[in-house]
Amino acid sequence: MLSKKCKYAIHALIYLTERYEQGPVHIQEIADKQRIPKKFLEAILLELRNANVLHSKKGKGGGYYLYKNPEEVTLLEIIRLMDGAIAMLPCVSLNYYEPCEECKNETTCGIRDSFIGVRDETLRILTESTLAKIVKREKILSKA
Amino acid sequence: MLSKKCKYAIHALIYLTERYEQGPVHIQEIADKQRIPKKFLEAILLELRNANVLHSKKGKGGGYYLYKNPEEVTLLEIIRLMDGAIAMLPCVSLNYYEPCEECKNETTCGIRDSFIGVRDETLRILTESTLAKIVKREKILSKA
DNA sequence: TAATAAGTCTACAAAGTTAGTATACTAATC
DNA sequence: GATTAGTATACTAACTTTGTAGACTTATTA
Repeated sequence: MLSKKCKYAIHALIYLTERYEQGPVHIQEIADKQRIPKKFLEAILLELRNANVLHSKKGKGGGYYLYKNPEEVTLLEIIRLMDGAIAMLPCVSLNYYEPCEECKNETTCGIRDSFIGVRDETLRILTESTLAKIVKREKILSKA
Repeated sequence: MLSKKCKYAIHALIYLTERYEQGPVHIQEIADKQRIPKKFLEAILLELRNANVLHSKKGKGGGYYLYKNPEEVTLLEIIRLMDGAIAMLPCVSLNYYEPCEECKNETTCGIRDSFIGVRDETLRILTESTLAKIVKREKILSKA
């Protein structure tokens, strides 16, 4: 399951995608509209900023705005930033690899193959899911 | 990520698969061989027993044994029993559905589709992964 | 250039989950 | 009826997640 933090991040980014290239958006506005505790949201946006997904502007009229192109920001990237590994086992994680404590011998482990399969399919789908596509989909769905 | 509990369960079940139809195996033996804290293992095996995956025999010469056919016990079943939902969002879970708090309107939510895709692929792979296949794979790998 | 708006940073606290332990009880076998 | 081994309940410790508080920095604009 995704953490709340991660879900908040996705919703905040969708909100900012809808205002892409329309200047900075004040944290308080995002917090209010998306019902996210402001202080918690601050920490989230800061991480996204440090990862160069967002940029910010200080002072009056400041706020956060999407820096990357929404067609290039994927759910994969967001989830990895917020929640870490995608894989269900540390020993099959590409970005957060660690040997399994429980496993005696990784090369003869019969479990790994299944989880490598799950990982690859998950990566494939989450890589295809960009902010641009999500927002587009929401527009279509809300018209129907 | 799978919990330790779930990984312990998988390893214990693989161990019991290797002794399928060879009579009950004492908890202590499983705990020793798989390096699982005995008391923790007890709770795990009990859950698997209540789900009819295992049966137990009390008294001297007692222990746990695989009740279901190892070709019918899937990773999907084990993970659901130990860790619960497979899906990354509660609102796309088949067995543990709950509406997303963060979501204003499920029918117009552009995020769900991606996670439905992830869920379906994950279910497919985990359903194919039976204890019998895993043990067979381990034998092949350890000979190579 | 001072007032103010708004992001940054550090530290903390409460709540929830996971992992593991202790103890007493029950049932089956020899 | 002594012993072996599973059953059940309750507890504890550690860790993670979620959320809060407050002081600080930077940029704008009057």
